Amino acid sequence: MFDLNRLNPQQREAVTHTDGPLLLLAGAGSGKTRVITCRIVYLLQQCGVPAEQLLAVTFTNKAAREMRARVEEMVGRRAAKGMVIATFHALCVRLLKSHIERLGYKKNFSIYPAADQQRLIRDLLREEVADAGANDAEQVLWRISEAKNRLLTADNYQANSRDPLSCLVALVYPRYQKALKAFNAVDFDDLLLLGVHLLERHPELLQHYQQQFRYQMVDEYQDTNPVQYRLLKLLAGGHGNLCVVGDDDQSIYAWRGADIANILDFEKDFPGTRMIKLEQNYRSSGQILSAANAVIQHNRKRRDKALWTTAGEGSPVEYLLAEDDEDEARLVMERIHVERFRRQLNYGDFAVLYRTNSQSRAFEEQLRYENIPYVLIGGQQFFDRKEVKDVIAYLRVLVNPLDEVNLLRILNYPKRGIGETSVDKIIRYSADRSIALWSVLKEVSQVPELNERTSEAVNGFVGLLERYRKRFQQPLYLVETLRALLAELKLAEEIYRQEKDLTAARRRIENQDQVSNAMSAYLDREPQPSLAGFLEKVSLLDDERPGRNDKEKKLAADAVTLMSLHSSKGLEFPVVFLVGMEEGYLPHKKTIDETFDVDEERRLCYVGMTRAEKQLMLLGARQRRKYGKLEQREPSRFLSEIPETLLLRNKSGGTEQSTAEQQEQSASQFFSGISQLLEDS
DNA sequence: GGGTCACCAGTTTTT
DNA sequence: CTGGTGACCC
Repeated sequence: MFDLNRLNPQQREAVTHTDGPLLLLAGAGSGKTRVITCRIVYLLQQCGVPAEQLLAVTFTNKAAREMRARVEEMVGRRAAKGMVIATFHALCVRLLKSHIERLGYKKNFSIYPAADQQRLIRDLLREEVADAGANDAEQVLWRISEAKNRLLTADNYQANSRDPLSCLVALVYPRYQKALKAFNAVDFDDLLLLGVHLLERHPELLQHYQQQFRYQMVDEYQDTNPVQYRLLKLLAGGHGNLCVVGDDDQSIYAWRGADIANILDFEKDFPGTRMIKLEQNYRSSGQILSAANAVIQHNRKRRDKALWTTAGEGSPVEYLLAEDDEDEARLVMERIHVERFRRQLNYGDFAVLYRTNSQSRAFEEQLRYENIPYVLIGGQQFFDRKEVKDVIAYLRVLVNPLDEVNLLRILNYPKRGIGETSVDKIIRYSADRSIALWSVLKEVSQVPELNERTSEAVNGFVGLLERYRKRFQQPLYLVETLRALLAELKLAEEIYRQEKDLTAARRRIENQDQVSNAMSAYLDREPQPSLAGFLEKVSLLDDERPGRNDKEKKLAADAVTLMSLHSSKGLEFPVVFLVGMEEGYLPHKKTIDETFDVDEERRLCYVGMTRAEKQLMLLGARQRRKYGKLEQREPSRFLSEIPETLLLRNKSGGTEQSTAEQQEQSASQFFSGISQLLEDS
């Protein structure tokens, strides 16, 4: 149970407003998660809504997990059972698992991650343009994704004759979609788009889900794109019991299709909306909030609101101007030492936030030099690593033999004597006759021009897969079967052969073992496990891989956090260093040049500032090494948007370089003084 | 099939 | 300056 009286008036109103559309404008640190979970508990306990009728949608698995955990904490596991808390993508996978056959796919469809998509597009592109590179594929893919996010199907895509890339897209998009279907595969954007198609084309399904999910909630609503919006509009149609929570000031994903208009125009889209603003902040001290408010108020198109706190003024926001990037990192280290001692803090209480990941380098070097533990968030994802993808590719083909991208990936890996020319012949045979590649492999003796040895190798490969497909039917022995497969494939030996660096080789083998560990964790958690189920979790990145629980990990490691401003959304730290406060970085030059969207950069700055609880330090450099040459830098315009009274400008960093400069400065003052004297006399 | 070299581009990221 | 890609050669 929970006590309504422990909520502030706005929070209480949000929790008890149950029916009809509700827009919650939840400022940074306003206790948003608490309100959502309390509202769920209120619906369950006070209104007696059955758990199965509750739907909560988030953007990340982490958010979904946390929300479920907090609800379970309050009402118990049993009472929360049946409630659907999922990401947009996971929700759509659920819909598609049951009904995708109505759209012409099979139940065991594969979900293609970006790398697989790109590979497929690159191959298709090469059929059109001989010298198409990986870069072109990436751009085409980007456009296709953009189109899908805007509900534009391959049939409806219109090329713009003035835009050569769009012409290429118009050519490749339909072929790409056809290939995916032939491979019984969908990409991430399809999950949402097909989900929408399903509901649009099958009114009885739509009605079923509208009735099932009688109360719906969406977190981070400012990040929704047009497909997601359509999906919500469909699902909430009828009863309109949709509660969206978000903050237009924290909309920082326009570049991947998020439409801020969704939150700005919510009342128009859902007549009868009740709007509640949560402006009381429970995170940051007064001066930090005032400075952040001052910056964000320079945005024109926004819901008027301002965060306030009863926590007191706290420490002033500081601005430290460093000489160069190295000096910037040194200044941060210096302050970490000072504040850690002064405030009795741990390393884990500090975060360094930057606009681009490449900015992390100087800080990593300095932290290593000073022997300070740190965690770097971002960078290569576990399931993006080649050796991991190899293992996953086997599993995908075992579940869905039509998955050609992955079939080709493993056909001759590890090497089993099926060379490139043989593969080409097999592919041509398959394409000419429109027979699935897998079927060709099963009847490989039909393919002419293949020598005995190659045919035997193919038969061995097919036999291996069929053997393991059977073994993987036993859900209780998934891990054992996977280990046996890895052993039989001798992947470790293959890695040792390829990788000269012994440590690197061991690490890659370790990564492969982690797949079995992830599977084992999945088995522990899942009441009805299956290989397909495991792959689904992997595809949605909803995995249990070691190091996933970053909160625990961070506590154990007690390390300074380094991450991009984008990744920092939703987090908080006692002390935040917002670095690279320079024109070109924040706001980023590319954004200004290409989309002119300074407002989004300002929101990014705002997100960074509002991560800080006790102390916020803004840093920038006078000059910076970029692409090998030294560049003069200008302070960010956002700095001048903070009133002088709220910004403590800290001129001298106290490092050797700035001291040297000070000496130089006083020396020149001395000489000018002397010459003045001489002139006077 | 693997290794080397030249060339090019260089924000942000989840699912 | 880096890292990634593709062409070319052994």
